Amino acid sequence: MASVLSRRLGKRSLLGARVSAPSALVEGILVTAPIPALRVELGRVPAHLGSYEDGHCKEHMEEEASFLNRNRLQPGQKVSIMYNGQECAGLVDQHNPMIDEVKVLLPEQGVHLCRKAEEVKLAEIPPPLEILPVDQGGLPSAMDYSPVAVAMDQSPPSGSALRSVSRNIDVPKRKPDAAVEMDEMMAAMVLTSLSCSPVVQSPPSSESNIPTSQAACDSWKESGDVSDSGSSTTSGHWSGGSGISTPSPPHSEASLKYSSEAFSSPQADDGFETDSDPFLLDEPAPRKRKNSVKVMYKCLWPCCGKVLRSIVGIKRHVKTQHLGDGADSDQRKREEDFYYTEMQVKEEVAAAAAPPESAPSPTTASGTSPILIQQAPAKPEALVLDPMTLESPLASSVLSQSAPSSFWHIQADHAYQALPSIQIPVSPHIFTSISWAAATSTIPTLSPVRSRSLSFSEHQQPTPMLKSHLIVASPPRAPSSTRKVRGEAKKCRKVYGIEHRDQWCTACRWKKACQRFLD
DNA sequence: TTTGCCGGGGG
DNA sequence: CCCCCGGCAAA
Repeated sequence: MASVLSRRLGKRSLLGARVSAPSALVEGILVTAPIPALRVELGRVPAHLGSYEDGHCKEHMEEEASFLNRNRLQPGQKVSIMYNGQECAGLVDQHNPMIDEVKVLLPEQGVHLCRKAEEVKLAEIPPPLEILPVDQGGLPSAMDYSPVAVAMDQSPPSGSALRSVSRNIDVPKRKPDAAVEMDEMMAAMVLTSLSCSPVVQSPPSSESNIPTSQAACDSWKESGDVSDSGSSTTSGHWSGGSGISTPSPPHSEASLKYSSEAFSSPQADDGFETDSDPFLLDEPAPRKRKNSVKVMYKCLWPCCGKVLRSIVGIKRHVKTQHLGDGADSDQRKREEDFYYTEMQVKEEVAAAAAPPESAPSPTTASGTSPILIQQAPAKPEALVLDPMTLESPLASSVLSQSAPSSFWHIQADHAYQALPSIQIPVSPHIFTSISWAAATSTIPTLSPVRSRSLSFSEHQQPTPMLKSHLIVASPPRAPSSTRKVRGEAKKCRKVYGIEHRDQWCTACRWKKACQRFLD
């Protein structure tokens, strides 16, 4: 089904095409493909970001450092690798995550070797390893620790794959019983933050996110393919997305890439815009006024929504209020990142008050940024529920640019209309507006397909606008009504038979309403 | 499943 | 326009 739809869509929209392809995601196979790409992307990211890291950024960098390190080998770290057929102890000289290669010094042999990261085993587990604990079907954590490649390469049995998600997200240790709930929460949170990503990308994002994301990227990509197979724990939902959830490293992935690439590239824009259009309709884009925007941080914890001006503040808030100011908070530290989102608040005072964000000049990011900005604030509400991230694998992997916005749609859709999971993969994404229509209209089937409805502006009783404000934009119609009732008269097809198609009236030949045997 | 035909795409 | 097709929904 999805495939069909997508195919069709493909014809019409780029978006559809891109999206649809991945829909195939058979875990493991397709999924993995995108990832390498990601890797590359990720690798690049830091470079781009370099410019951002001025002043205040640094602190966050440090803060995030440990996180980062988890995913790469550190110089001097003890490892063991195979050399001349035997396992030798060595020291990491340098790990290049970009190509996933590790330079290893073998003191005993007095040689330097370059090895793929996956070939390198950890001889000792570095301290910052907190993450892994929770689940673990069985792998020794040490193994896991080793670079991305490892996780990726072992096409994991679905089971383990699932797990990886949670693992990488740094879900805090939880008691067994609470585990499930937490997972879901996390999922939601992640999604939320993911959707936020655009925001991040936007100029002001600079602040802390960059480092974070970087780190996140690493870990995420690692988990990325793996997780796709399913959802960690919980319901089919989130898993159903099929790997969707995976690539969703909240801010990191998408946003980052975004920021770096999309920033300047026009392409990013259009991909993006396409997606977001529907929403924007609501509020005409023009509002972009850059200067007066201020960055705020909103707590995404369910039912909280606290807004603070500083990252530090919000982090603290999350930590203390929601995560519990645990001393064991090593992992928590990162986690807070998932629980807040950046948002831009226009300052009434036209005074182009010194934009709090410094680095990435907002000015440059013309068209796109404004949009993002807007979304940020809105999203939280819509998102809260979003049980699943679907799509993501494709989106993030293939075209990260459009991804973020897409997510939105999806989420929104789901949240409000509870589409049958089946159609989820494709439709909402592509035809956002359509699906709304379906949603709004009372039609039980919810078939998103009938785009017709949109164009047709037929007289329809105004559907009570229950949809989210996000959706408001396009006037949905009940799809049905006008379809010509099937005539009883004989039709060319019947009369001449399919073998004499040439004798049919043109309309029939064209699969249009028969002109010859009118009813 | 088959049939009728709408919405669309490509040329 | 012409022609064709994907798909939906009724039969």
